[in-house]
Amino acid sequence: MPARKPPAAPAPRPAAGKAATITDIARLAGVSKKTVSRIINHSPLVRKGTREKVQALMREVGYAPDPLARGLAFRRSFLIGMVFDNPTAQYIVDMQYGALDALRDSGYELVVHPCDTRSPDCVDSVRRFVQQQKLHGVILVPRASEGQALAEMLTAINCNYARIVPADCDDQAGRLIVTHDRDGAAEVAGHLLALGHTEVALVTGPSSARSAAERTEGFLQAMAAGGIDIPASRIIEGDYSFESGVAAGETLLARRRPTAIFCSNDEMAAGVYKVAARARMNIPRDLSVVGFDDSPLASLLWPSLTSVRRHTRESGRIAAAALIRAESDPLPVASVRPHLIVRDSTAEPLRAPASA
Amino acid sequence: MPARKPPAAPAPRPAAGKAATITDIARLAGVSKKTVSRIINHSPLVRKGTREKVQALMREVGYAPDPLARGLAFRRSFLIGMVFDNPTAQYIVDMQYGALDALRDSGYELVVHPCDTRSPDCVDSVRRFVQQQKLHGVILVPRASEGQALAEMLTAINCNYARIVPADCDDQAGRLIVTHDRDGAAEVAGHLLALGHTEVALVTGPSSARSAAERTEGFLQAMAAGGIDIPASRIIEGDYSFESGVAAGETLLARRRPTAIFCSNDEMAAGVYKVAARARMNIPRDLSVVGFDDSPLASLLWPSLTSVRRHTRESGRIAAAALIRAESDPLPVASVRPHLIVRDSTAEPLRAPASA
DNA sequence: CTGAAAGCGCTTACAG
DNA sequence: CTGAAAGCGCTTACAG
Repeated sequence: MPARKPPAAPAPRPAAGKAATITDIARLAGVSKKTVSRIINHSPLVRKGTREKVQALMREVGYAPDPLARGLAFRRSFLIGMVFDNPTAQYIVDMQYGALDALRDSGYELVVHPCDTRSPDCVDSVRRFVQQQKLHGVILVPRASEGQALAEMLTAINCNYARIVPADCDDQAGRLIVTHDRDGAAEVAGHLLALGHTEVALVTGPSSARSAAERTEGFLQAMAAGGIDIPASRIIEGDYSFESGVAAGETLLARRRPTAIFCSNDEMAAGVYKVAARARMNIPRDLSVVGFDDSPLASLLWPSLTSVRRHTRESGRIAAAALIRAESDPLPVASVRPHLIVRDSTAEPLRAPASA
Repeated sequence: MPARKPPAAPAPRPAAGKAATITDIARLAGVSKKTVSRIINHSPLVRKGTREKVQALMREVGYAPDPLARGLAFRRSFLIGMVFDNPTAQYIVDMQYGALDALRDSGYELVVHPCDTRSPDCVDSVRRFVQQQKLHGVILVPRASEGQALAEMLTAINCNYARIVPADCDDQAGRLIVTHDRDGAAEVAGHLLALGHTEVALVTGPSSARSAAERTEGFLQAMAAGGIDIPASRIIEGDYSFESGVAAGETLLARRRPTAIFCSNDEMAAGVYKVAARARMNIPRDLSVVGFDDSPLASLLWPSLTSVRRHTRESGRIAAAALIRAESDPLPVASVRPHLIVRDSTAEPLRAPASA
């Protein structure tokens, strides 16, 4: 190499205001852009000494590759989309925090995309979102994860995705994070059986929701296994809303009263609380109530609500981690199991069982 | 132009699988890429006929410009960041929905970024986020919007931002969306005065939060204007948590009891509810309670809670809209005013005033 | 009003 | 293990 003039300034660093680019790093390190690129992308085809020298330089300069330029060259962005369909606020936020746990310092960012699954152009809307932004991957949150339409569309356009689902389902293309809602409901049944309840009622979620079906089946089967068959008159379909909990509570408490009511989510349990309060019933003495979600509400109600905790943040973390790991990763399905949190809304029944 | 071979296929459309690019559109329309670019960017320097022809073609082909390529060329992405610091879940979600309302079909997307304002590297973390992603703009949500550190950093790196703030503050560089928490608290005072309450207590938020200070001042000033000076013993500082509401309720109801308690958010009001229930007090007969936020909780509690509605979604919408509009827009500050929702937790005091 | 050239900061495909 | 050339899909700066 021909001798250069001794530099007056301490080497040609990138200009003050502007961020360093791969060209700056290459020049400063005395290697080609391609070598720097290999290091950015963790290619093994770089000598150790070269790698370490360049990495030290990148750290010193505070270099970070431009995701826009990388995305353009890769034909794929560094964005993970989260698609959800209006569940409760706490659930969405927990899921976001979980995904962000996995994405932190990874160079990926989380883009949120609510949608209305019932709307006919939901699939088209998500497709446009994914294709236009060239998303790296998509997390499908219940209830957007239910039904196969979105998953099939994502498969068709070759987009990675992870689905949080209440129960295992058929999916050849995406990752599944199964939350086993059925097990949580069965645990509720076990708790009520252990307390000695025989006069038990159930407020379900909307039959269109897979989670609702799972909770219903898990609960009824476990009760039946414990020798209690719940009559149809004590099974009321709600829609996960507070109001539907109120309505169900009014119906159930107007008849021969059960000693315990399992509500398929906390909001509906709050509705039952309201009816019980108006009827001057004491929870848990006159009535045991159980919810599902372990939302903040569960601790805020009085008495505090026995409920099923879902580990939502953990589900979100696993989903996001699966999307940013190597595609050849060998874990198509993960399990996150719920568990019962016993609080003050459940106790032994006061009244003797009506039969026997 | 020299004669071309008659095309066997109906013109050289972009290949089946791949999305059309600006080059395809230019070729198909018989104009230069630059002209298409002008149309994408709404430049007036295009003849109307040309514009309409090209727009029709873009629609027909389903062309949408690649945000990665545009971002690289513009040195700025089409992403709006939302920075928040752990307020309640419903508040975050409402804010996100609001921002998304404004961003829908705009080509911009929303990237969420929680941060811990108390952490010393919060500012650095947000700076890295903004610079690495070359964000188009940032929405600062309370409490991340309080304090000048983040705003000053964003100004320094020349990043557009909009701040949702509880009260007007000094800010030369960003947009302000002022929620006037003070007015909401004053309205609560007016409501309690109108009902005839004179024995009134206040549970404040943490003194470090601007929203808490605003609500406290608004409430105390309006009560004073109505002739009621609240003694210091009836002003308890909470931290917006349920537990702090319980603690405040226990303190307040152990002394000479007030006939009304204004809690600076709904969660703390739920804490007071719990204490009242344990003490077998009837709300609102024995005690009126008012919250702030009008969260879903307000409707779920029994009796339903009188509270202040904040129009959070609207705030988020205005903030996002301000960021994607022309920079020369003449509206540095917008106002979103809260208003009181009267429900079942407030009534006239039962007892005669202690003093005449 | 319109366009040809160069460039944004990376990566792929190829060559050594 | 390393690099020079071409390209990803746009825009800027310049010229007409």
